[in-house]
Amino acid sequence: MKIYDELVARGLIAQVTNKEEIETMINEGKAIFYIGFDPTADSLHVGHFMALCLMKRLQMAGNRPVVLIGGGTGHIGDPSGRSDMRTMMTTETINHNCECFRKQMERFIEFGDGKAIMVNNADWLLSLNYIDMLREVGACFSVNRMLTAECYRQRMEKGLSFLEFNYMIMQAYDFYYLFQNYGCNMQFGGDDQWSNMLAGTELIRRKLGEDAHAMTITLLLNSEGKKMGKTANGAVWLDPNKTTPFEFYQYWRNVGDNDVLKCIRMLTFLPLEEIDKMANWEGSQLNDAKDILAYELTKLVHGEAEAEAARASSRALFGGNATGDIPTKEISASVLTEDKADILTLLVEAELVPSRSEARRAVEQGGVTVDGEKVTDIRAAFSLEALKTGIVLRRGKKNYKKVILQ
RNA sequence: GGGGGAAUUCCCGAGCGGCCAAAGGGGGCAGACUGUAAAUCUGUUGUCACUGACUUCGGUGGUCCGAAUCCACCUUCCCCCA
Repeated sequence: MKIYDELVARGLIAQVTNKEEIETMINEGKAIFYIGFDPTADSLHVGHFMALCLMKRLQMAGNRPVVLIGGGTGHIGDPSGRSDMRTMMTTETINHNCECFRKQMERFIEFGDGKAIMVNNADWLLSLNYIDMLREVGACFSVNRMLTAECYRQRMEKGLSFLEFNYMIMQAYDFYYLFQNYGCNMQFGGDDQWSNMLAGTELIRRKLGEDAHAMTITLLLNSEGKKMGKTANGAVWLDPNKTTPFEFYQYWRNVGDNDVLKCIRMLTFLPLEEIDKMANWEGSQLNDAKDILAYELTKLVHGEAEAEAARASSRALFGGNATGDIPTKEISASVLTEDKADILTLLVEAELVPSRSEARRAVEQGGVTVDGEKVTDIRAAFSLEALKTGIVLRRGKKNYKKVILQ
């Protein structure tokens, strides 16, 4: 199966500027394509992961990826898909984030001679001269046209600053620059980037009279139409210090029934035939599919060893015997009073709850167990000896922590 | 530049000078039911030394026995006119 057909079969392609040309180009490995990443945080998250996977797939098919880090555009902030303005980041933060991105990406994509290239648009955007810029590219843009773009329309009610309004022009300029300096003939990006990407192909056509292409990746939405990869606490990060491999695994293990197959198709590298076999699974059998999804993704992001560990912990915990390799928290003797530690203190120390009030509620509502025994008395306390060997605290069904005295 | 309006807890949003830790909804958390899913139902959702106390309603000062509520100034945002 050719790469283009595979991308279609996996449901990854949302929109393309020219199907025939793009199809031949990437099938023959002739594309030099770029995807931009704005350094909005100090770690990549699941949304970026999809783009990285796509890069990898295309690289395997012989195409050349250009990773564009938005050290310049990060100073502006993309208004696409936002209902309010992003907080402006300092140059130091941006540089720090760029560095973090670079390190994480090196795990997924092969860089080097004849392989992927990494560039930072700070290198050309920051030195632009305002007047020159306006005359060179500003003249090519119609404000009337820009305002009709979907990414701006949703901001018409809440307000759109001139700063953000320029984001599209900067992104278009990036494409124009890469086209000329790296022979980059295609841009990929999330579907919310469509108008920004078209602005780029349009600019290249106007300035150089040549064709460049754009293709967007389907946004990963769950069956309720919400972006996946978000939890109540924020994004699901690829950095193990921000989202542990176990949490990462659990996120995918818990996706909705209706989303499992889609996720496996879009995010994993499992052969399509194998995935098609799962297509008619239903009911509790889907749990197996979720297990596969969680394992495969954890392996891709954190490596096989971490994936095995996360799977083992998960199975041990939800299989009933909470003896496996679970997150452990060491506590110091200073939290003890009279050689005992009460349950509320332990819950807070174990970071299973953010405050003593929450700990109290959790206990009162019957949501806390210690070593498998339900605790309902908020004054329950545990002895020094028990704590030295370690006890397993559980809040709710899915939050475990082993607490052990140093 | 002129005129008008707004700022409330994680979010949206109600809130007569005392009965306001502040309605309602969303989200979160916990329980029941389950398949570590969804849907549903129940409870809960500022903090703490928890039948009590303390800190919250953009900021600072003021009026008052008493202020989320009234006054002054400041900050930010929105709308209309230019």
